[in-house]
Formats: sequence, C-alpha cells, structure tokens
Amino acid sequence: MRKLVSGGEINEENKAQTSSKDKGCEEDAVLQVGNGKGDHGHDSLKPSFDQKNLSKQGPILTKISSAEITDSMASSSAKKEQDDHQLELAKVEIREVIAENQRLRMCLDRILKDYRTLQMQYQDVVEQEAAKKSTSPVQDTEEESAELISLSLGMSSSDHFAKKDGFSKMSKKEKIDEKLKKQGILDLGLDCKFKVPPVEPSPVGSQETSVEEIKEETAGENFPPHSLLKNIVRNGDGELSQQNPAKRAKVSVRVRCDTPTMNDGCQWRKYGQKIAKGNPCPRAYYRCTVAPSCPVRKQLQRCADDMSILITTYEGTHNHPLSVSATAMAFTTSAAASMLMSGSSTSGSSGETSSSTPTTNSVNLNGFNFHLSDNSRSNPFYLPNSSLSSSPSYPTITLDLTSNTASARLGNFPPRYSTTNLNFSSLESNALPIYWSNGVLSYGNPPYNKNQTVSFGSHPQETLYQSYLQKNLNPTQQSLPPDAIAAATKAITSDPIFQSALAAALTSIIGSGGATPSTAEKQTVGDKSSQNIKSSTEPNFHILSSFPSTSNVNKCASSFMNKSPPASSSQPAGLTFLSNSFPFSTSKSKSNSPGDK
DNA sequence: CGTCTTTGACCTGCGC
DNA sequence: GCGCAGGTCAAAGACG
Repeated sequence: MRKLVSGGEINEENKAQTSSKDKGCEEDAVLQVGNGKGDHGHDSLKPSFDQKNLSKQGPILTKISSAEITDSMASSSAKKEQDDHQLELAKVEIREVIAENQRLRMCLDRILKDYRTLQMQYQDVVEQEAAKKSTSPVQDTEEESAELISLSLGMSSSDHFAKKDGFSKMSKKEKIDEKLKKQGILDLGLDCKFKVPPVEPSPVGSQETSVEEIKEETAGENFPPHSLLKNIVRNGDGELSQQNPAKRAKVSVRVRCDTPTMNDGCQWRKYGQKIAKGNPCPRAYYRCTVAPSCPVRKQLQRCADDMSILITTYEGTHNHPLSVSATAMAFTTSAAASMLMSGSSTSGSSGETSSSTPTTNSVNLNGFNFHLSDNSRSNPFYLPNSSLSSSPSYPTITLDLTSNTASARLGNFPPRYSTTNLNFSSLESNALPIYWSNGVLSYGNPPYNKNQTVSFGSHPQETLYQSYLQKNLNPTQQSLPPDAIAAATKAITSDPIFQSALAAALTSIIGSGGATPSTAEKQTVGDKSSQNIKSSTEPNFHILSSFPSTSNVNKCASSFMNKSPPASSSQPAGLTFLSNSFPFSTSKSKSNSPGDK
C-alpha cells in the first residue's frame, strides 16, 4: 500500500521522515503488502505519511503510472503465491509427520504385541517348569540340552557342563533359561540369536511348536523382537552368566587404527582407565550405554609392540536392539565367541587336564587365520606384552585384522592338540592386509577390489548346528590323524556359525570398500551388484554395503538366522548379509564411540 | 544443568 | 597373609 504512493523521491524522503526507530515497522509494512492482513498495526503511521506526501509532493503522485500499479499488484500476487506455496509446504510437512507418527505407533504396537506374546510364553514356561518339577525326570532334560548349543557370549561351557553335572542344583531362573534355550533358540550373544532347527525329529513336541511360532513372529517383523524381548525377559537371569567373571567370554578385535578408537556402532561410556603391566598405553574400560541395563563392556588398548594397532575387547551380551553397524560388529564377535564356546564345551566335558605344552590350531580361510591356541597356562596366547590375554579364567578369541593374513585366535582354548594347520583357502591372494586409517578400515591394497571372490567351503548342511569341535576335535585325542583333520576341516567350513562369523567379518570389512562411511551410506541399492561377493563354491555370501532400511536388514538377518539347513538337500544355501553402514566408522558425535571426539 | 571423562581409591582374585 | 595386578566405583572436573 505504501508502495502505491512511493516514488523514488518519496522513498528517500520517507526514509528520512520515518525515524530509525520505526524501521522495523517500515519493513513490516512492505512485507505486508499484498497480504491483506495485519495492516492495522500501521494505520496510525500511514495517514500522517500519506498526508504529508500528498500535501508536500502532490504532483509526484500524478507521475505514478498505471504500469507501476500493475507491477505492484503483480508483485503482491506473487507474494500471495509464495505464501500459498509455503502453506502447502507446511501442510505437506504436517502430513509427513502424521504419517511418521502412524508408523511409529504401528511399530510400538508390534513391540507391545511381541512383549505380550513373550510374557505369555514366559509364563507358560514357568508353569511347565513348575509342573515338571514334581513329575519329569531330570535325565531327559539333560540329554535334550546336551544336543543344543548355548552360544551366549558370556555363557561358557563351564556353565553348560556345570548345569549338566548338577542340573538339579540349578536355580529356578536358570532352569527357565535352560528351558527357553530348548525352545529352539540358540543364544549367540551380543543380541544375535540363532534358532536351532531340530536335527532329528525331536521327541519334544514343544520344540517344533516354538520354532513355528518364532518363524511366524519373524516373518512379520522388521527386527527380531522375539530375540530382543526374550533377551530382556531373560535379562534377569541372563545376568547369571554374565556376572560371573570367570565364566565370561571375551572377543578381542585387533585393527590397525590411527584414531583413538573405532566406532562399532554402539554407544559407550568410559568408566575406568588403567595402566596395564607391560604396556605403556593405558587400558580404557567402557560400558555400553545404549540401554541402561546392558551388561556389555569393552576394553580399548593400544598394542605395546605396535601403537598403531588398536585392541578392542568385547565382553557380554547386548540386551537391546542394535544399529545395523553395531549388529554387524556384534554378529562378528558373537559368532567368534560361539566358536570359542564350542571349543570350551569340548574341554569342559572332557575333564582332562591341559597339556603342559601350549598348542595351536591354525585355520587359514581366505586370509582369516583362526588361531585356536591353548594359553590356559602361563603362556600368553596372543600378545606377549599385553595383559589382555593374561586373565586365564576368561576364554578369549582375538580377531586379528592387522596382519597380512587377517586372523582370529582363540585364547584359552582348551583342546590339546599338536599344531594343526587347516588350510581351506584356495584363494590365498585374497589374504590382503587390513588397515585402519583416517577413520576408514581398508581391506586389501588400495584401491580395494569390490569383486573379491571368497570361498567358504561347501556343504553347509552337513553339520547342523553342532559344535564342530565337540564333534570332530575330540579333546581326548592328543594328535590328529589326517582323516580327523579332513573331518575337522569339513566340519568347520560347513559350520554355519563359522561361516556367519566370516561373513559378518567380511561384511564389516568389505562393506566399507575403502570408502568413508558417509560414502558407503550414500551408496544406493543399485550399487549392490558391485558389492556382491561371488563365491566360487556354495554357499554364496552376498555382502551388500548399502541397504535402505534397518527393517530389511533385520528381515534378512532373521531369515538367515532362521535358515533351516536341509538335512539331506543338496540345495546350496545362499546367505545374504546386509550392512547399510560400516561398523568401524569414525563419528564426531559425542554419544558415539569413545575417543571419536 | 545434565552428561561424560578423568582419576584416585577401593575391591577382588591370584600367586608366592 | 601379603603383595601385585586387573577391574570397578564414585567424586570432581570438563564440556556443551
């Protein structure tokens, strides 16, 4: 409106006349042109203004052409359109927020539903247990449990066999825990759950039922809430296995890293630091803070020999959902721990004293050396100058991602064999060094070739979730005959857990492709093909560095976990691992991994 | 002001 | 029983 009477001169004078203190109002007036609203506040200003102009510069008013008026109208209409556009945008945003709200509500509903289901199952188990207490013989349950593998990181074989030896001595909670395990779920620890299809037709009817139920659950879920909630339900008694320090398993990851730490996707809070003997670098202690009650802890320490090597030791089982990147790491460590636990189980049942000579079983699989070493004696299993291995009561597995051939070593590993090299690798060229530099874990010599071919052996269906060591590496043997080695080779390569460990490790490593995490995350699904890793032999591990949503990842992960190895089928098992973000990424977020600041 | 890190003290297990 | 070493706690300070 003001503009209607404002020529160039008027504007100049107007500015001079309107005092500086009214500048804000002036701007408002201009802004409100065309709005048709809110002019009232400036009505007092306008009359005097207009009158002055009219009286003093009346002739100028005549100079205002119709074209100017048209322009003014046009500009006002343009502003109207702008406002309308903004309004539309706001409406769209509101709609999106409403939709998001609905999605979240549905998610919450699902969680609640699962919670209720699990609560009912828990009650059933409690009731069944109470009923069984009076009637069922302990012997049967012992045999059943012996066929199942507890892979909880933090549940050692000693637990298992202690229970086996004295099942009747177990507390009620322990029994429930045991019972839950019998329902077909292997607790892999670190929030990874494997379900165990019955190897043979199980005499226990409930097992089939539970497996079916779980299948049903997972079919419709974006993430495996049954395992999560079960874990939460179990948490109270799950602590039993985790709180006993002598029975906890540890997984160490050695990686070449020039940053203070590596981001494994979890949130950690530092609670202590110590100078360990034999290592000038202090050891830092971290606790998982994703969930308040999460028992998982980790230790960070630089290798005394090579300061560029960062040793991260994980301990415990997450009792909360993990991010995709954290899941990949947890999956790797838990799978490694499962190997460890399988080994521990072997020794636990044997009751045999350990040999005085430390021995090593070395497995080279496409560059990943899994060293199963006996360090139950004073011999440090892995790091001569590090006290990480000096705790003889903690079974520890070390995933070494630093050397030319990335390796994993099982510390405290009880089997008493002479050194056995089991070489599964037909593609030694894939044994490329892994470097952690500038917050990026690189695999192989740069530039990394994404189309690595990885062989994982064959016939995963031949051993069905049995402890390969229990089965093939009998601790009573002091040395392995060639056929035993072959059997062990076959068993290990065909063990799904072992494969999963490798696949997860490779997912972590290859998923980065040497790119920064942000780049990796930016990759679209269309890039999958370039990320796929083709296996020369079945099964194929399709490792995708990028995926749109966690739900897909979890669906896939659960489908993998639910995979029932066909007992006699020759159908190759195609496993797909997904990761939409690289687990080892540096983050500037304070809440992320410590040392990332 | 809340959260996280730092750091000395304390606890526990183990070997002698 | 004592000393050592690893692990944890908790008060104080730093930081955003």
